[in-house]
Amino acid sequence: MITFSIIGKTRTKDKYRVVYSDVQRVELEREFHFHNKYITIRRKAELAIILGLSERQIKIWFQNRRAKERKQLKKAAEEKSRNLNRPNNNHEIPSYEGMVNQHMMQPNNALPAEQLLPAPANHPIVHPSYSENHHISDRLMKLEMNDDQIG
DNA sequence: TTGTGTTTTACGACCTCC
DNA sequence: GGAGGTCGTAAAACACAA
Repeated sequence: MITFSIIGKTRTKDKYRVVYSDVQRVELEREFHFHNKYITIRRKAELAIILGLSERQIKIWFQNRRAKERKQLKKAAEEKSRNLNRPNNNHEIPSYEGMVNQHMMQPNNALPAEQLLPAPANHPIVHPSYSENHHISDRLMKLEMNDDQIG
């Protein structure tokens, strides 16, 4: 295996960083928005199994996701203060990303139905079509099917 | 096609909490 | 002392204008 080092770090060249699949990303986003921005040890272990990632990857994803949110909030606050200083600008225009996020978070909008994992049953805005109880094995089966489709 | 800016994984340093 | 937090950053992946 080819390796290289950068200032004391050694990583494998063929895996400097992996790109997570849409299913993995959507499920992580769902967890972040619907449950908690701070994942529990138990849920981290579950997600790791469900998504085929390591617990470390889940942990780091949540760290990065919180960092992203802080960055977005900071940017939004800066823009808002800029707008306040501008005369005759009282209308808030929703950002494109905000609209996309809103769309994505609608239970049936994120991905085609066959790629979707079930939303948590206790989620307050869960769509009726998600009310069935799915088992982890079902999720794993769907993920495996998806992997087969990908490659 | 390519140059450039942005986003996404992954890590190290450092800090806090139990 | 270990686990997990933020912060800053590297580098791959991606988006997109020119």
